[in-house]
Amino acid sequence: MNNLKRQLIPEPDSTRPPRWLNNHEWSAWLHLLATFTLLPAAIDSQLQREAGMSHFEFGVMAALSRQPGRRLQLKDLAVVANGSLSRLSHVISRLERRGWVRRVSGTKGRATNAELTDKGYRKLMEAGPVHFREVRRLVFDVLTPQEVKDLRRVTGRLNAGLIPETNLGPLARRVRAGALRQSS
Amino acid sequence: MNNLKRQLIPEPDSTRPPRWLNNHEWSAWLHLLATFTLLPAAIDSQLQREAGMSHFEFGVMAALSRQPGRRLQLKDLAVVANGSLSRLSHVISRLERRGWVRRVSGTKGRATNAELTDKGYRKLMEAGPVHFREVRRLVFDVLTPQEVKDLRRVTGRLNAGLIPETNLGPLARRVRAGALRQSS
DNA sequence: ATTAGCAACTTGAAGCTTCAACTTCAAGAA
DNA sequence: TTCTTGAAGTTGAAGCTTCAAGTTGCTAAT
Repeated sequence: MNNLKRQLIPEPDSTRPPRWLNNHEWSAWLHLLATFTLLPAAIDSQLQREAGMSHFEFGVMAALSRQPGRRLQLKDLAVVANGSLSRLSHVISRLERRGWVRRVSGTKGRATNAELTDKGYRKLMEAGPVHFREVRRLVFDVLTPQEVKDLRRVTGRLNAGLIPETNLGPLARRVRAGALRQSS
Repeated sequence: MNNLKRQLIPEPDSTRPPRWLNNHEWSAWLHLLATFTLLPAAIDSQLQREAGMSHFEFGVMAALSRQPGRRLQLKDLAVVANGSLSRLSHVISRLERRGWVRRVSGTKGRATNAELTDKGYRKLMEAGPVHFREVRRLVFDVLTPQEVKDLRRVTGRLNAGLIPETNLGPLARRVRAGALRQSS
């Protein structure tokens, strides 16, 4: 299976560049890289084909569907969806055009809320099973329960490092900080 | 830490949509999702800022640098880089414009090889340490050796399922099959 | 010796994301 | 009050990726 990599990326020698990581790390990194390239691509394209939406759009709508009133302020939605405010703004515009979400301007400050419409909700309910069947097939069916636990642990550790410093647009740091403060 | 998620995504009740996955899976999925959204974004933006190239471009050049003659046919490069041929073709054009790679038409069939130039090699040598310092900081410094092993195992399993069926452009399946055949 | 079919690209358009700049609103300082 | 600052969004342009539709060069039938 990994003969491919072995053949196409031969061991370095004096005339070739150094490896920058030790063997264990290098191997883990190659695998991780492949996973986070291939998995999102697979999920995205399936959802696009069978439900006509991207995975990010799905995530946004799913997050809304779980909120009371099916609405949430954009800055919070950005945090939940792991995206920048700018990206979100564009996405909400697209979803609005399709009639799945509408903007409702909030009361305080410049707040804008995104609200899932009934049409959007129906669409989401239709897409959900399709999507999660695929997630199950690609992820949970191939892993043992122990591996799922390991996965959760390791990704949890990684996120703990990533979240506090990720710059999802210049605002995210403050946003995350604020959201954490009010929720603790 | 996860209070955030807990607050912003409350438990479902009768009026809210079902969860589609069980608790363990759901939690693992949320974490995995965050990781493969945040980690590539972090890596990409750092590499872009400090070396003026995307992570994908880095990967392509790094793969070339390890080949004899620092060159490789595009279809094989596509496999190594986990990208579609089309994407690769565009990327190679960009890298050519910057003088880091050149196209060399191969001998058989319609083969085209990409070859890393000296300038590209120097650039890569400059970017490598910068990049891998960040990888180490974000990934390997936060994980224990055991967790690195787990990560490698789990991603290995996932890839085994993903690789054979991933449709990286309509050609990838055949490409992968071919590449595997000739290397086994 | 044609011709059909496939493999390996290339290309242009459409769609998404990022980036930087700009607008608006709310508070607090002066 | 007026000024300043910062938070929350919006927007347009630039850059990348994907998708579909070409090319072009083998190879295997007929």
